[in-house]
Amino acid sequence: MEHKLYIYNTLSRKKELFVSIHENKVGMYVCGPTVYGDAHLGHARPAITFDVVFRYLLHLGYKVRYVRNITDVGHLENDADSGEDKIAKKARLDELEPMEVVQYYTNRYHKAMEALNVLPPSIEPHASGHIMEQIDFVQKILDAGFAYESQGSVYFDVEKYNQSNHYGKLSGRNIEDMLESTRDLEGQSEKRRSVDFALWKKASPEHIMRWKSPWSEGFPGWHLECSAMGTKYLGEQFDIHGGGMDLMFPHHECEIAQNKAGLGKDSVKYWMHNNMITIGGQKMGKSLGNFITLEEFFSGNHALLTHPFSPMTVRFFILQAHYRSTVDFSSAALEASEKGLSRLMEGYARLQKLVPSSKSTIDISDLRAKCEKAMCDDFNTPIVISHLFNALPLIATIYLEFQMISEEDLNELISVFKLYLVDLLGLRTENETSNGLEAYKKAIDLLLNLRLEAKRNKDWTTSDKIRNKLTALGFEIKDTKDGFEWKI
RNA sequence: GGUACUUUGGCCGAGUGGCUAGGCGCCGGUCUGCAAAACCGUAUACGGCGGUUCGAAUCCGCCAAGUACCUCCA
Repeated sequence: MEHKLYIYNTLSRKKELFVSIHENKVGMYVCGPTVYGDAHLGHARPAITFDVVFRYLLHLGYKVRYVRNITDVGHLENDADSGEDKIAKKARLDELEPMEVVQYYTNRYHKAMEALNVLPPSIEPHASGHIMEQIDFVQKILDAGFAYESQGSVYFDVEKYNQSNHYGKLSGRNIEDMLESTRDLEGQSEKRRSVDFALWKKASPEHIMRWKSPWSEGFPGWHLECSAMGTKYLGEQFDIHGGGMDLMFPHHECEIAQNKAGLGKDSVKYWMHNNMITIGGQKMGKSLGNFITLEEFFSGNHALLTHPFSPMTVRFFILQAHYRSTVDFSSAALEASEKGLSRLMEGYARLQKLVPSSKSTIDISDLRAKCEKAMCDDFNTPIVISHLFNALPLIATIYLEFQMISEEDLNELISVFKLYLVDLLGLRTENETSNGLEAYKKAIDLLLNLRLEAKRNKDWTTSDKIRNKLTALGFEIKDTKDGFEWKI
């Protein structure tokens, strides 16, 4: 592969040249959502971040197998090894079968992702559909001597693992300190050490989601699904594992330990973590209750939002920051993105209508290379966007006929915009979803204002004609004291 | 308390030793019957204190503030 793509690897905390394990092929695993609630802005970040990674790797010519899981079992409240399963809790509260909850929110997740123009992954496996694989994985770890059974549950023996490996190497933790500080608290737990984590949990009598295993009727530990499904679909070693920074510890740390213990080798070559979206400087998260769902953004139905924001605005907003930086949400910031995106899209539309001349009086030769350089520098989408913005004045001056562009240069410029703006950043040109609706509303307002004008001139023929025609089309027109109202 | 990260102009947000990031907003201008849009242009910055260097927003140290994860507590 001829490219100089550098990816920041959380393991080394450095940008590393990307070299795939298998020539021309890339395996990528990204942690997907736990489907017990509507997707919020925080869920959009990894989806969009790794969508761009996916798109760029495809563009470079790789055959990419992109696996993004659906967590529908085993993720406990408070991410601890005790407490009620999140899905089961939601099911109990809503009086639904757990799988109804899963299906409902999975459908809604897919709908939101489609609106954001996030490409579907190659495989989207469910944890509940891979119980056998997870049981096998537990057995492997037990056979290797890195786990122990306790009252029907199976726990990973972190202390033993750490004697020959470094538990904590991803998140930079020193497990000896943790062992020291937690040793006193043992006693009531089935676990030998509080740092140990569950591979398999015996189900309590009221627990609905349960499967048979050699140890008990129960369910798999949360961290296990990624080890089992990643291995199943991408092999024992694969290129990229992605997810949010909040999953680094314990989730990904545990996954590394499980794979090393069960398979005898490290599975992942490049670990990538996107940063959080903040609101008022604080992480936007389910547990904090400060989240805004994607649907609320699209509908504008939230106290912090001044109006609806199109999915493309949300996507653009996220891409205007580098994925490893936090992004602070505010309605003002989103409005700024909305306007910026609109200008960019208008520029692209205008570009496609330019008339070429015999020669160019401008130089666009380095734009493609600049964009490519930015993408290769750990997917620096804000820089790509700034380069595209820099091309807008050129387009404007050609449009206003102050400058000329040759057919060759015009085709190149269109090609670069198409590639980066549409294909790689994934910004759709036609915003018929909510922008179209907005334009349509404005068109009706326009008509009614014409009618208002006619009324003021006592031109009743025109006034009545507009009202009657619109009424015939299904609109309800109401005159008010000094204006109008309408609805369908 | 531990680990990691962050601190850039009115707001958002790149950059990593000397060369304009970019967006939104502001202000000025072109255009227009007026306005909007569009276009052109100007201004504003690198948390604090030291150090390294010819030169630091960029490297090093200390301090301050903040965030995340963990731990502790409840």
